[in-house]
Amino acid sequence: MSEESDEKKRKFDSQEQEVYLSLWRTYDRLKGLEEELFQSWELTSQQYNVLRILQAAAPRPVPTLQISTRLISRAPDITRMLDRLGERGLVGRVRSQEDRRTVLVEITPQGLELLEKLQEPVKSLHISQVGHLSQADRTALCRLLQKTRKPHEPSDGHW
Amino acid sequence: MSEESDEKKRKFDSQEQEVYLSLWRTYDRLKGLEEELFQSWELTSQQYNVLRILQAAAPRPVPTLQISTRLISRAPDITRMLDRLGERGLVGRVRSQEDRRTVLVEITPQGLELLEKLQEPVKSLHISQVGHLSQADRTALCRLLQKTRKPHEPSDGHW
DNA sequence: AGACAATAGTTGTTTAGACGACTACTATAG
DNA sequence: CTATAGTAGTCGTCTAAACAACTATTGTCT
Repeated sequence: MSEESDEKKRKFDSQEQEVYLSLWRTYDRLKGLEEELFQSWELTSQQYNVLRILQAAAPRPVPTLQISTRLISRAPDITRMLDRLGERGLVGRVRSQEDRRTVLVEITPQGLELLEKLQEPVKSLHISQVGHLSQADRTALCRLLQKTRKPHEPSDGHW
Repeated sequence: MSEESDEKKRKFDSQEQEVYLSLWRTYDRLKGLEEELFQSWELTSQQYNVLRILQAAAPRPVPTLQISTRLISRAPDITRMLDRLGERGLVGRVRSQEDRRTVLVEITPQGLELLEKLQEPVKSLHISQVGHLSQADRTALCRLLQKTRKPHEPSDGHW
């Protein structure tokens, strides 16, 4: 997070900082493209992630907190996120009979339909984001990213 | 963004997607550590980034929009961000005489003092984030991240 | 069986990101 | 010189992240 007034003189406090800030910046630039795409469908990336999780689980419903653990980024307000998806008819919710604390969530046919429509645009998005890298670079990057986050992942994580 | 109900069966739609989601996930995990640190100082990473930009420019003040262009992540509400920093006495603002549309921002002695206090904790943070990587891995990762974001950077960008 | 701890989800509230409209000012064209 | 376009920052407003308190339910212990 060091920005010099003289831009010829970019300097980081440490290499570790350089790594982290590069990561932040790179993600931020790519995220912008994603947001642009999802915006035209009135979706956020978190909502899309939820729908994909439910799609993968279909036809089985998923408990609310289990969705949370599977999300890429934590969602402290999962209840209202699901409220909003529910209001659009993209997900359905029902309280479990086995454990009445638990709410089971499933994707609706309307939700599946939306994902179907988004399939190609999302595929194109990712290509526009990182398609310029060679396959070797992509592989190496994935490996390094995985190595980077590994100590920071929960032990029972899905990543 | 594909999460399988059967976690043994992680599958991405494409390698490009895998890259992007790895990036998102990795950043998110590391960001969590950063937020934890800054929280105890009642700062956000964006605010810290602003302070660092101003520190680097000191004693010269920086026009508001120039701060924006130098931030790692865009700040659509820079005005109010600076309001909040100003209320804490960390930055000062004055309208430029040369061009009265422009507000010049500078870091206060109090702001510099805060950055001084944060220097060691921030250094330790970055080490805890990525210190487990070898130097070669860190170098490679930086190179790949730079390559990844390059087509997505503004042409007059600072990155 | 009852008491208490743990769990799942919900709700109240605050905060900051984000968009777009607005005000004031400067630059440019005729 | 005047009118208009462009620029810088501010303000109104909406949305979702985020924390913490709360309610209801289940699990555990005695």
